[in-house]
Amino acid sequence: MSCHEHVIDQLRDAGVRLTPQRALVLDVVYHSEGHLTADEVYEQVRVQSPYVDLSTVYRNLVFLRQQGLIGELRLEGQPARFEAVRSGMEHHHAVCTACGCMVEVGHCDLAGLEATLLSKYGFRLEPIHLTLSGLCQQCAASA
Amino acid sequence: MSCHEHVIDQLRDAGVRLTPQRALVLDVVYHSEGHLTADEVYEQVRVQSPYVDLSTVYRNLVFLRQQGLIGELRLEGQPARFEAVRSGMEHHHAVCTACGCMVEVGHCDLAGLEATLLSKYGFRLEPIHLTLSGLCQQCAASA
DNA sequence: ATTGCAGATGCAAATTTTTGCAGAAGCAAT
DNA sequence: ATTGCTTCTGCAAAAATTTGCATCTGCAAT
Repeated sequence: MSCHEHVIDQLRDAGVRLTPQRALVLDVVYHSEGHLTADEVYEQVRVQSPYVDLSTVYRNLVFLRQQGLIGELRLEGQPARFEAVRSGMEHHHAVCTACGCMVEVGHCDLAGLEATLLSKYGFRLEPIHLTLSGLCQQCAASA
Repeated sequence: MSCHEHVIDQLRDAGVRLTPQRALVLDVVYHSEGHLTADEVYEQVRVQSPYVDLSTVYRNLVFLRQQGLIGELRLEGQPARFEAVRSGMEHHHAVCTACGCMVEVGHCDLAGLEATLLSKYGFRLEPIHLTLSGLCQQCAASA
């Protein structure tokens, strides 16, 4: 039916219900290259199924984020954005507070933190998307 | 005037205007032990100065967060909460996705990540508050 | 195929957060 | 003390996100 049966299987295995609305939201996010706002997802969903409600889209975005299937990106001064989390390519974003540019940071770069959290606090970090703040190379240089 | 002149000095040095409203918001957050929602800050502020607007509180919370003077905590299913960032005690929160409990994680625990970001991407991580997700020791054990 | 029920949806309304704009006020220079 | 420039504020309205509730539906068991 679509190009991500594995994801759907993952949901089934988790014992969650696969409704058409949920599948659509998943589809839209996974077929998009960029980072979509909730409203953009909503519009895309409605192209295919005009009676889906915006609140359903929001609920599913929250749900899929909790499942680790999509990442939520919070940039300064704009609504939240969502993107697919493709297995093996989990990543986070480092955003420059000066120029707003973004760097993708592999989840593997957090391996050290993951180990520290586990040994020091017994806490198992999950690969849920993070938005890190700081200065990019250029802005740091010119400061 | 208050117990955090150093913070106020920090603002002055940054060349920003110190309005009574801004000082009040800072005061309220710094005098509170817990994590306040924007609305709670607003109520506290209005005790001392009844004509301050909620939007001003929001604008100052955003501003102070950008300055790294307060931390913003986003917990599942509740409005954002804010807390003072006390120098030398910068920390983040690791939240259990199963039971909702929270662990404080020192910013120093991110030293490794900080180094990786710098060497690999030239990115200078700032000690802006993060909300990490995962499983606490107990929930991980019983899973 | 039918049934039972936990979980999902649509709708309407509430809550939370952000924004536009005109007037007010901090602060550096005079 | 006054001036000028720029930023900040209050107000009103919009936008973004969440919630309550009655109904509906996926899916596991029969």
